[in-house]
Amino acid sequence: MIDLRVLRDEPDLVRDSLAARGMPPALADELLAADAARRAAVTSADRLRSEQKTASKEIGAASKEERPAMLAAAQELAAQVKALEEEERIADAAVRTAHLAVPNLVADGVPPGGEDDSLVLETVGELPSYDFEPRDHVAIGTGLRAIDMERGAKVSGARFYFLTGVGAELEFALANLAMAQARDSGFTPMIAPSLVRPEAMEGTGFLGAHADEVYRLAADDLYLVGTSEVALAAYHADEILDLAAGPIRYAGWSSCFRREAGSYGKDTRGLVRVHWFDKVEMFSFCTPDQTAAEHRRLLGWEKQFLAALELPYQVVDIAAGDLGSSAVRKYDCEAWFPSQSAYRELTSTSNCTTFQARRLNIRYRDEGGRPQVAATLNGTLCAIARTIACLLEVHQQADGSVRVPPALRPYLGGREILEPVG
RNA sequence: GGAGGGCUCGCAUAGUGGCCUAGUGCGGCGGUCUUGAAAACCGCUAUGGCUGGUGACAGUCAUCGUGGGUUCGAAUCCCACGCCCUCCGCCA
Repeated sequence: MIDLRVLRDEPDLVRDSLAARGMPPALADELLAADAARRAAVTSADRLRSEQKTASKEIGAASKEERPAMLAAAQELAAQVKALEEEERIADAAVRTAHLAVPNLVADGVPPGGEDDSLVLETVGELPSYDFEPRDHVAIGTGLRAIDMERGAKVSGARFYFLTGVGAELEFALANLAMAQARDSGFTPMIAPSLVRPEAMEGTGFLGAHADEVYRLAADDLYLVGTSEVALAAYHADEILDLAAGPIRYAGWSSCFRREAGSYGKDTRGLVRVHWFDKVEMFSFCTPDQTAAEHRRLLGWEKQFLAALELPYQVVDIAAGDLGSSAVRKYDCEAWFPSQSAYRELTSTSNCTTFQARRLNIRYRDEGGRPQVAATLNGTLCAIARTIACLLEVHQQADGSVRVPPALRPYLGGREILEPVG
């Protein structure tokens, strides 16, 4: 949720931001009107409630003879209060609806427009060249007996897989490498729940425009998270954090579930787009003035991890129209997939400023000791399935074996090469 | 799944319809005293909304797990839900 004070003081900021995302600026005016209506409703209800309190107290102090007449008047007052409170409720609900419809304010410098307007900031690493026809990760992984897509489909359906043998080992190796890097960078390692209550899902903004991406367990009113960002953000809900010593950083491992509604026919093969995968996610709580610097740090840690895996990639400044509703800015790291001759998203880091924290009621104390809304940021350290896919493709060799980058070897029993099986 | 107990201010507790503007203790902050400190004593001690003010602030409303209800009036009575604890059963 955006700060309503900003909207009241500088509505053009909000209108411009909506326009940059390709959304109707009128959403700002609808919220503005709902806000004004709510404030009017609150003021009149407060005034009458105050009157009622006074009247009630007088009844308490009155003698038996005085009471009947006073009660009649008080009953009338109570009915009026009830009516005004109903108006207040309706006005509250209207603000809430309008509030949820307005995404976070796009940061200065974010390219306006849609997907095609995203800007490549830099390209890192040399594209590999092969003196053979590079295979895709499904072919390589099948040869290594590392990936079993067929049985994944048999057991769970399309977009499911088994990691077997060295594939399963790769999952743990990547998770351990990611967690080790995160720990060395000052993150607290976390294992986070994959099932969360509606407030957590809503608070992080995942029940908005993309609600149909989310698995819901109706019998229990719980949601399967699409990223541990949800649980990590909600971890400190309703708390006042001590941010005096700098940002609080967590690296969370969890399974992630995505319905991939509307992506029929897209990336149907392999591990690139699946309904379930495991992920190590970075998450930061900090003060709002620190977010731009923290965002660059998160990007830096993502780049460090990709460098350790020796994967060529490009960094993309995502255009306004392609940002999630919570983000003011998003950088994606897209790694090279030789089988597709294309860069594909491997990691993504978003600066959500106070948008999620306001909703989740996460605050800190400023120098004056006053509570202020905190800021949140998140970034992928390793989306494991897709990273395995990329790793196998980039480091494949002519005989179907795969070279293990040195950083990963300690986590794979020292192996330098993964060999095809029989 | 079954049975019971609980949820009150940072922590601990009191509070079974109006004197609750939620008391007391602890902790914390400030002060008096003291060469300094401790002790003692005095004062303060939450969060959010709204209104007013340039402002430190003032007024007002809300908040006793959450949401409804009864009542002129609810921490207190009723209903539903959430969470925690204990025991039984089942279980990785």
